[in-house]
Amino acid sequence: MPRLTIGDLAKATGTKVETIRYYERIGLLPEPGRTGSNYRSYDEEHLGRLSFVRRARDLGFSLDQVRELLGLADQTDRSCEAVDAIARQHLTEVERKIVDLTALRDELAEVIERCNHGTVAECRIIAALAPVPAG
Amino acid sequence: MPRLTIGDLAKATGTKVETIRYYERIGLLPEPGRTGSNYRSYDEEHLGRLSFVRRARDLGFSLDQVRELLGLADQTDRSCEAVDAIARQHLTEVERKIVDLTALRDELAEVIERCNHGTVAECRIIAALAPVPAG
DNA sequence: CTTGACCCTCTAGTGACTACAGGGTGCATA
DNA sequence: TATGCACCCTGTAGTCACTAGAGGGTCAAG
Ligand SMILES: [Zn+2]
Ligand SMILES: [Zn+2]
Ligand SMILES: [Zn+2]
Ligand SMILES: [Zn+2]
Repeated sequence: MPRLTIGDLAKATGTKVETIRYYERIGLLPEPGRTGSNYRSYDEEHLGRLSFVRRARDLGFSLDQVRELLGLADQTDRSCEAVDAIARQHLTEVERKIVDLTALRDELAEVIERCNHGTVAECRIIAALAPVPAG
Repeated sequence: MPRLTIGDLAKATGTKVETIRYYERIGLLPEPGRTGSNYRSYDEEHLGRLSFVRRARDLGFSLDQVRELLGLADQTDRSCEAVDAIARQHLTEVERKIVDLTALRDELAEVIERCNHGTVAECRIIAALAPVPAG
């Protein structure tokens, strides 16, 4: 069972060293052992846990959600209902964001479309932002 | 020309009082005059400027972009090229975000789909997060 | 024996607010 | 006149998920 430095762990998971220390500080990762010179010393289990965190983060889960998911993942013989619930809730949030951003994109595109590249005074983009344009 | 309190301005623009003070603090809004009892006192021009800021924020522009847009909006006889550039760049960012979120949504939906509601040990959602699931 | 890459802790910065704490002001009402 | 309440003030600290830096210690190679 090979021991890993924080740098090894960072490389293996595509995480910055500072981020790993941050995860430890907020209690998302367990405190690892230390070498004689006070270096953090990790094993395969730490690697697995950090990979889990990173994968969940890549899927857009918040750190609080990740924390819950980690806790649930350890209780292997319970029903996965709670896991489902977290994932579905997150999916709903993502879908809502897409709807919002799409509406935003359409509005932005429309505003930009109307610009006829004259002076700022005539600019429809500025007009779209200014309330009750003088006149 | 009626004078407005910060609360009036907040109500008129749908902004929180604290946010207006924050905008003033970071130099996005000019410091207004004060009454004898040191209350901020605004006029129609302040109202217009804050409305501009809020509208631009609603369209997703960053405060730095809003600052630039405000600066440009005052130079009425210049070409609106720079305004266009900011708006188009923002549109591009929004479009990229939509693409990213859509990919994320698909991946999430796929992961959730595969769950067959058993124990955590069997859960495909957890499996999708865990690296090299034991076995 | 020095260079450079790594490691350590602690603090502060990011964006765009938001939420107090601890006070002052202005107006209506009992 | 007192008192309550809504509003205003300043200043600081918290949010989220990191990221960057200061100021130092450790280790292997040349
Ligand atoms: Zn144009
Ligand atoms: Zn234009
Ligand atoms: Zn399920
Ligand atoms: Zn499941």
